[in-house]
Amino acid sequence: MLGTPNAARNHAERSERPAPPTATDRQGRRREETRREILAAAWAMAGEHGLGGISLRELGARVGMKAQSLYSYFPSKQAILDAMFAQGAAEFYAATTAPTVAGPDDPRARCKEQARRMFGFSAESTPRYQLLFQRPIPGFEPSPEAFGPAVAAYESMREQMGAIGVESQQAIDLWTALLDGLTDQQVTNDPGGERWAGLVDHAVDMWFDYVTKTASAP
Amino acid sequence: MLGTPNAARNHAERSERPAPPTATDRQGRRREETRREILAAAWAMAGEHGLGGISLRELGARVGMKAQSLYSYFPSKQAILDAMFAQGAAEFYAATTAPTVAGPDDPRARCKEQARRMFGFSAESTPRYQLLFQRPIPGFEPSPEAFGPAVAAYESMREQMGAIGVESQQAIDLWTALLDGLTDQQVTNDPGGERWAGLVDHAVDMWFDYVTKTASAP
DNA sequence: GTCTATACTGTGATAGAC
DNA sequence: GTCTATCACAGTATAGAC
Repeated sequence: MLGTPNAARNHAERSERPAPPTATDRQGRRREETRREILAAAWAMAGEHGLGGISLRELGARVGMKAQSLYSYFPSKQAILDAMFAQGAAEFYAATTAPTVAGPDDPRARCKEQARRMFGFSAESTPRYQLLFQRPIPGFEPSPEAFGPAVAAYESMREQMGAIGVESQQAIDLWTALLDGLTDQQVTNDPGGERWAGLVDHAVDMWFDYVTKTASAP
Repeated sequence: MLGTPNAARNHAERSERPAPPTATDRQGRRREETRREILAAAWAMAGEHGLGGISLRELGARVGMKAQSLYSYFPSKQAILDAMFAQGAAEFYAATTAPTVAGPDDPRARCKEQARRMFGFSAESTPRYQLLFQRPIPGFEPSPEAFGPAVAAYESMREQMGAIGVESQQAIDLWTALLDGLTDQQVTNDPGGERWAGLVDHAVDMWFDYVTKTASAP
C-alpha cells in the first residue's frame, strides 16, 4: 500500500512545488526557507489560539509580509494546513518507528515502550495532536501524500504486533482504541499534566494480559 | 459540586430568557417553540456540513427568517451552540443514568450495559459527539449551566462504580479512557459502522478482569 | 415585539501594478 | 515576489418600519 518510509516522508514536503527552478539552488533554497518559516509561525499561532485560530493576515504579519503574499508560497490556507499535517505525520513516523531498546524476548516491555512513545508524542504538542488525530478544521482533509507517513506508522505498528504474535485485527483495534483514549483524555482534560500518563503502563499490562491469557479474547 | 440532575438540566434551557413574559403563556410558548425549531435546524446543519459549518444566514433561511432575526431568540451564535450543548448534555445524562436491567449481583454485566449505552449514545450522532466530547469550535466554551448534566452523569458513573466496589480514581480514569478511545475510533474512523462496537464487551471484560483480579492494578 | 435594512469588522481569495 | 485594491462571505450590531 505504501512505499518506503523515507519516500513517503519526503514526497509530502515536495508535493507543492512542482519543479525546482532551473537556476538551481539560490532561489529555491530561499523559498523553501520562507516556507518553513511560515509553517513555524503557523504552529506558534495554533499553539496560542488553537488550530482554528490561524488567520492568514496575522500569519503574514508574523513573518513580515501581507497576507496575500503568502499565496506565493502556498496556494491556499488548506495547503498550509496540509503541509503542517505532513510535518506532523513525518514526526509521528519518526517517533514511533525508531527501534525499541527492549528485545523480542520481552514483548510486554516492547509494548510498553511503544505505548509510551505514542502517548508522549501526542502529549508533546496539543495542536499537532489535534491536527493529526482529531482534525477539527471544518473543511480540511489531508492529502494522501501528507497522510502517507501516518499510514506507514500504523503498518509498522501492525508488523511489530505481528512479530510478538498478535495477529488479530480486533486485538489491534483494541490496542489503538486504548492508546487513543489515554492520549485523548490526557490532552483534552489535563493538558500538560500527568494524570493519564501514569496509566499507560497499567493499560498495557491490562491489554497484554487479556490478549495473551484470555481464551475468549479476540 | 452540583445540584440535582433535573435542576441542572432545566436551568440550562431557561438561562437565556431572563424572565417569562407577564402575559403568561401564548407569547412565551410560541417563542420557546421557535427556539426549539432553530436548534433543530442547527443540528441538521451540523449533520450536513459539520459543527463548524453552521452559518447564521443559512440557519435563518432554514427556519424562514433573516439571520438577524435569530438575535431575537438567541443573543449570539455562541448562545445557540451553548443551547445545543445543553440539549446534548441532558440527553447524555438521560441515556447514561437510566437504571440498568442487570442487578448489583452481576457487576460485570452492569458495566457492559453501561459501556454499551455510552458507546451507543456517542455513535448515534456524530455532531453531538463532537460538540460534547471534542469541542472543535474555535472560541466556544460551554457555560457551566450547559455543562451541568455532563458533570452529573460523570458523578453518577462514579457512584455506580463505587457500588460495585471500584473506588480507585485510577481505575475509573482507565475506564473513561477505554470508553473514550472506543467511541472516538468508531466515530472518526468508521462512522455509521460497527468495527469498534463489537469490541465494547471485550473491552469491558478486559478492564473488569484487570481491575478485579490483578494484584498490581490501580 | 418582531421583522427588515443597512453597515461594520474580519475572513480567505483573486487580479494586476511595479 | 510583494504590494494595493477588491471581492464574496462570515458574525455581529443598530435603527427603524409595522
